[in-house]
Amino acid sequence: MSQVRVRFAPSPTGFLHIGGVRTALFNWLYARQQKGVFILRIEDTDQSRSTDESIQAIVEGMKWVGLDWDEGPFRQTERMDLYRGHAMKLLEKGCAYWCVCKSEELETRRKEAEAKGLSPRYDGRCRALGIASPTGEAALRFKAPQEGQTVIDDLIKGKIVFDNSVLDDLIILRSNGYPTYNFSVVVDDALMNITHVVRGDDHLTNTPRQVPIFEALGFPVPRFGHLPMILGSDKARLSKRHGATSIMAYKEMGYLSEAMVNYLVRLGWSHGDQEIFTRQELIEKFSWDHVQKSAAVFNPEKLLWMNAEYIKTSPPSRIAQELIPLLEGAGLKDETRAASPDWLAQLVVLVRERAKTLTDMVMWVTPYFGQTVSYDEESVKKFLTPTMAPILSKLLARFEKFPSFFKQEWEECFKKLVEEEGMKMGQLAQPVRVALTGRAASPGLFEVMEVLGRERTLLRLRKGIERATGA
RNA sequence: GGUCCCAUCGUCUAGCCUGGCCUAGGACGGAGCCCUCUCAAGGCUUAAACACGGGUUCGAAUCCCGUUGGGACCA
Repeated sequence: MSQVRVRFAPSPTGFLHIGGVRTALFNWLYARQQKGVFILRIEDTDQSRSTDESIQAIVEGMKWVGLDWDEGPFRQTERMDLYRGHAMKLLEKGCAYWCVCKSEELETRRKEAEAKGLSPRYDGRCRALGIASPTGEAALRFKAPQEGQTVIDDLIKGKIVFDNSVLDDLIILRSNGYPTYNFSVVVDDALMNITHVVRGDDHLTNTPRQVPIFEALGFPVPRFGHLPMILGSDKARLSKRHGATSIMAYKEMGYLSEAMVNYLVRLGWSHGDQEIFTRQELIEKFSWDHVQKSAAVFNPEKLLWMNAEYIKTSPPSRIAQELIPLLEGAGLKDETRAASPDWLAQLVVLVRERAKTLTDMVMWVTPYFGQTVSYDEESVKKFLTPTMAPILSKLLARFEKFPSFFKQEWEECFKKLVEEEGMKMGQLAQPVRVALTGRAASPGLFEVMEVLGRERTLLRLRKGIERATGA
């Protein structure tokens, strides 16, 4: 068996969306598993809608999710001569013919056919004419087979049979000299020696139109695989109104690319009951026969869960690295730069169980920067009350006697005071929590003190007492 | 309209090819309980599905036929 060559061929008409990433991902996984080649090809023949910014966005998105390509990016607009050359070859071989039908004529004939209950395809008027060299406007049409069947053994859907009698003589070169989509794809896939064409199943009915072109051109026909679509919660095709569809929007919302990849690959593919996969496992375990045949609904809640899983289990130093730019962007530039990598990692461990995204984490982590905190007024009102001031002072006095912070020691000291005062743990813990973090919800109190260190813990306790007494 | 594709809990899915191990398993989300200094995390428990109808068979989620319902493409 020759080397596997697959491709991802997006149109640069906007950002890289989630569905595109998943298609690319399946191709990439297969290429890596088979030690094959993954090619990036930009289908920009529709010049009215294609932009360079979109190409940049595609490249940026692919890089973020770590889908590296071995060849390309190729641009179809740079390959126009190839399409024209091969179109002429088909003409010479007698597999194509010039068509001088005007588009208005075609439209009226199509409507007539429809009215008679016939299929609205091209009636083949110019096929018999055999125009050698047309004067004026002419499009080149492919002589599609009119009898027999085209059979596709799809990697995902299995055997699919199409009657050739339904095939149109489709235009391969427009009168303006530009190739049509179906033609340029075939020429590229053939010339790039693509062995497996894997794309969205919205292309399924294009396939029997393309196969005869491969054959007419004298190229081997690749294997095909058609991936089911991704749907929104209302079962309609995923679009903007279902929320973010751009892959980079998820980066901005604080998602980890590994979580994104893991979620997307599980959307339509499975390996038993396993949910979490390392990239290496994905490469090893991926297989076409476990790709689902039916469309899948994109579930943001499960994605969120998966992101939280990755936040909890990734090395803290790695999460800290991801967090740094976000912290700097959140107005903590100087503080972040002053912090040591170890302390940052310690912070990540402190809050990672409660952050589902990196943006979440920024919020959780903010109170531990700087000497003092800003208080949440609700919480102050509820817990930092004047009646609490004396006992907080007592606690402060005892803590001050310790020359340095030892978690176990301080915790024992704290609990002893609670007991002496006949209080419940929570009665003292909450006011202290607000003093230290400014909020009523935080990680464990003594873990917080550990991250803060002796000096800042004492300082914040003092400030808290001042607030409680109303100073 | 024509052609093609698809159909297991609300969602992602296992099981289907190679019928019995399925009183249908896992995950997300939901509900409840436990743990607990708050918020989480975690643990345990729980509700929830084989689209429908016919066959084939001792036996069907699994094989066959049909119906219904979704979707894609062609315009």
